[in-house]
Amino acid sequence: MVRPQAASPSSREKILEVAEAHFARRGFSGVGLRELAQAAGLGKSSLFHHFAGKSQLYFEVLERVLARIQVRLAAALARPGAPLARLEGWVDALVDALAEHPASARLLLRGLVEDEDFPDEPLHEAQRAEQLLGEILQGIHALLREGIERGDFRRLSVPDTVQTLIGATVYHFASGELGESIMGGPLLSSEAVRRRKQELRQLLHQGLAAGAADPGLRRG
Amino acid sequence: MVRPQAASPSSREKILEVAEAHFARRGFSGVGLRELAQAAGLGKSSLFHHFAGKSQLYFEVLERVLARIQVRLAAALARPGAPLARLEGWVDALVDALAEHPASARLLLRGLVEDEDFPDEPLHEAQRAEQLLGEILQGIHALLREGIERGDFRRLSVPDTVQTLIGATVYHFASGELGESIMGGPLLSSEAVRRRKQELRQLLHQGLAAGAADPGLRRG
DNA sequence: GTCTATATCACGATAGAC
DNA sequence: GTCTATCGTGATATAGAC
Repeated sequence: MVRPQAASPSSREKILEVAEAHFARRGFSGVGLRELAQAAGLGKSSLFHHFAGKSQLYFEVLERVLARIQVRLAAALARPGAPLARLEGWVDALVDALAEHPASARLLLRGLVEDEDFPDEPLHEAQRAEQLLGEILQGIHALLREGIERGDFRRLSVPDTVQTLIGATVYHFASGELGESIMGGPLLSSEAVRRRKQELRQLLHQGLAAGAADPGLRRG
Repeated sequence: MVRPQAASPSSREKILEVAEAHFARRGFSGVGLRELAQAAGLGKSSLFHHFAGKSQLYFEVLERVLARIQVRLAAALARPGAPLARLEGWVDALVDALAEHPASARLLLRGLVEDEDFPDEPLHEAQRAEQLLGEILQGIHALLREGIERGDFRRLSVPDTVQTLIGATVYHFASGELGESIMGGPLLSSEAVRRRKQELRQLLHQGLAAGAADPGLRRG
């Protein structure tokens, strides 16, 4: 790998930066390389010097976002504590990661749900992105199972709960204009982010706890 | 207005039908009118006899989906009962609506998050779709507020809870391959749908209820 | 109402000068 | 590494025969 340079971003990094924003807003097929190059301050053909094609650029963007998030989530899971506390740390870390980089949530929601047929055969970048996603999912999956086995959580459906967690975080921060209309204000202000974390914490604390159905199994 | 004809679907209805599936899978910019016409069993130019253009067709599809859902949700809200019971009925109705028509959730998720710049000025179909969405949101908003005022729900943030409900339903059924990978099976089997409803019911029953111990305000 | 052209334009990608 | 010029294709949309 060539050394990172913090001072002035290379063209390559500039392209990745603007591509992230554009793909997040318009999706893969909605973005033209022409506008993308223009936004990066380059001619259209210069993109092909840095990336093999549109698909490769797209997956490299996706990989960057997933890597950024995976690091934070793994760190949150590695902290000591009971499953519920670690789950709340995991959610907080995910919310922070999504809120900090406004394009992330939309890009993820698109990338995960989208169903383009990419012309080229399995790109290396796509495989790496899928691997990162797998690590994220495996981590939260294991945590939920641990919480159930310890009796801290009720006997919830782990996959359903994972889906609910994704929806409550990724969808929320990807919801754009609709979300702001529902919330009656910005999604990304520090106050809105703080309130979101607090609301999720309460919902999960009450909603996942082992309750009347499993009396006596609660532990401190 | 010309009256609908139930017997054999008109070309117009056939187009709407296949357009719904295509737009759901590929998004607005990902769908070409050529493939769309072919899937409907028509020549490409025939589409323009029934619809003014691609944008109008898209919004008419969106409007149909929203109308279908809005009717069910309004009916669920109109049933008598306590707020929690009516909320559970609302969620069940939404899940049923999304599960019954597989393209709906994806189309909605795209339509709500997507941010295309549609060339034409405010289309009538787009305004109608927005109005239906507004009615849906207003209904669930009022229900949550009523539950809080009656003391059935804790003092939750109504907008945050609306967002969570959307994420837990629309995202889930829009999650496609990723969702099936997480769930370890189909999203739309009657068993999966039943379990999803049951899980959401438990989460909301415990998570929104008033009177539980306060989880404590951690700083952050 | 459906069709066969066709117009016009943007797309991704390439070639090659500098 | 960036540029201009261009290729080939497919996009939306239109014109007009039947």
